[in-house]
Formats: sequence, structure tokens, C-alpha cells
Amino acid sequence: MSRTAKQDKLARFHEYIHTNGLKTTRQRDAIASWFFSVKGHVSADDLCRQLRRRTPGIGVSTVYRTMRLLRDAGLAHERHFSDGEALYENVASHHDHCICTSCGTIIEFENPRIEELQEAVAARYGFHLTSHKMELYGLCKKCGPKARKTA
Amino acid sequence: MSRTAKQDKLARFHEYIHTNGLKTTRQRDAIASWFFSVKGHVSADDLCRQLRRRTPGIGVSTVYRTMRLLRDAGLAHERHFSDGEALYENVASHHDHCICTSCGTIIEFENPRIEELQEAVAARYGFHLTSHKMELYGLCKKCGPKARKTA
DNA sequence: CTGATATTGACAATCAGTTTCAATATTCTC
DNA sequence: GAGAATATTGAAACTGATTGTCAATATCAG
Repeated sequence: MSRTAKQDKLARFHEYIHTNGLKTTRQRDAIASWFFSVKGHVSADDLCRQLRRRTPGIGVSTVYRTMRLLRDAGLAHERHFSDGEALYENVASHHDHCICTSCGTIIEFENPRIEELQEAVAARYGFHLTSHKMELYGLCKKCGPKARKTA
Repeated sequence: MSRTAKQDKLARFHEYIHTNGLKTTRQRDAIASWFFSVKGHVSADDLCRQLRRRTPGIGVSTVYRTMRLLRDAGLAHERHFSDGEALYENVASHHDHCICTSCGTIIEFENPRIEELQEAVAARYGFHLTSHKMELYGLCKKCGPKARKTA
């Protein structure tokens, strides 16, 4: 990742921290900037071990807390695959949509794993893919509980 | 679910058990047939508590073990949403489409792994999915080569 | 600088899920 | 059906990931 893109992310992280009345700390910066230069997926535990090599004494809890912040700030994807351990990944562009059928809220998302599987499916039928459309319909965080109450 | 569909599933479960050198037991039958009549998602823990109301003394381990069997037998979907707890769901038919942009050929397919990931994505944003649309566009087996020749 | 407040990290606690193991149930063979 | 071989059961102990606790510490606004 280019120096500027990384610094831009760090700036966005700081902005997120500030607008939420939180504080920037050495640890948060260390964790975030290390994460920003990681390719692919890392677990909180991976990050913690890697960071401790250069910055001893970083607590596991802090890594988990910071990764949650990064996730909430939209700077990290948290993936839950079947083995139970959460893996984090830097966000990148391209997205599909998740649409609330009640209030119309649209969420953009991307998921490389799905894309891989789409390619695999197409290949099985001898297709050469040029594009795709994926739309997930359902009830969003706000509308879901409402619907449950009326049921 | 109709009585026959449920009994068919139970039969398939028994077949799976038998062909794998395992044994049918009261507990497995109780868990499986209860699960087959459940709508939507249930956790192993849910199942265990529900079953204990009518059949006291069913062990948690047994429920987990049986749900794994049902998954392996292709009779249950195991979903991993963001809160860490695995939820099980009866399998049902459903398909998506792969469309050739040249000749209009449409292939129907289904891919449980993609569906699982779609659920995971939705869950990440607090969505409760009710449906989805996935369309893969490209060139089919016949049209792909033609296009390449003219290009 | 200083006080108010957020953060930290070691450790304990929790949570879902798996393993253990002795007692028990099922199935196969005759 | 009996009996032997083997799979299954459930309680409890255990695992591995994640979160909560809390006293000590760092950050920031004024």
C-alpha cells in the first residue's frame, strides 16, 4: 500500500476517534498502521504476536478493542469463517448491495470469497464471466426488531 | 413440512448413518425429527432446550454431534453469523442464474457456500435476509469461443 | 499544567463447542 | 434371541477465542 493511502486511512481513523469523543494512543496507532500494511487476512492473535515483536507489551484486549474500532470506522472487514476465529482484512473497492425491504436502506459490500465461488460455479458450466449482480434483500438492523414485535 | 417430506428426510438420515457404519439411536431420531419440523434458524443450544422439555436428559454433546451428522448428510445448513453461535437451518430448494449475454442461454444453479456467505455478509450489517438475487453474466460454452475468434 | 476522562494490560470470566470416559445401547452373527 | 463387538451417550472437564474487570496510566481540553 502506498504511503499516502496508508496515511489517509490513519487520518480517517483519527477522525473517527475524534468525532466519537475517544482518544488517540500509541497502541491504537501502532495496531492500525501495522494492520493497514497487511495483505490478506489476519486474526487478532496474529496481529498481537506480530506487533509484540517490535512493540512489546501490547495487550490482547487492546488489539481486539482496536480492531473493533477499525471495523466500526469502516477500515477493516471482519470475516467469520467456519473455524470460529475472526479474520480481519483491509477494505477495498467494488461492492454488491444489501437492501432493506422495509425502509430502503442500501448497504454496499464486497466479498472476495463470494466472487471466487461465483467464478467457480461459472467455470463448472463452461461460462466465462464478464459481470454479475448480487442483491441481498431483508430487514435491516432497525426494521428487523420492529417486524419481530408485530409477529 | 409434510409428514412424507419429513419421513423422507429421516429415511435419508438413516441411510447416511447406515452407509457410514454408524448406529441409529433414540436420541438421534429425536433430534433429527424435531429439527426437520423447525422453521428458520436454531442453535444447537435451542434444540437441546426444546428437546429436553419432552425428552429430559438429552446431552448437549449429543445435539452438537447429531447436528454435525445432519450437516454432513446434507440435511442441514450450518450458518455462522457474526455473534459466533452456529445456527442450523433445514435445506430447501432454491437457485440462482447464470446468463449468456450473447445467446441468452440461462443456467440455473444453487450453491450453498455462496448462500452461507451471503448470510454472513448480511449478518455483519445486522440484516436479516429474506431473499436474494444473484445473476452471473458472461459468455457460455458455445459463445465464448466465437467471441474470441472475432476479437 | 491540571483535572476529567478514556485507555491500557494482566488476569479472570465467559461462551460455544469438543473431548473424555465409564456406563449403556445398538447391531451383527450365529 | 443371546452374546460379542462396537458405536453412542451424557456429565463434566477442557479448549480456544473473545470480553469484562479494575487499578494504574495516558491523553486532551481549557
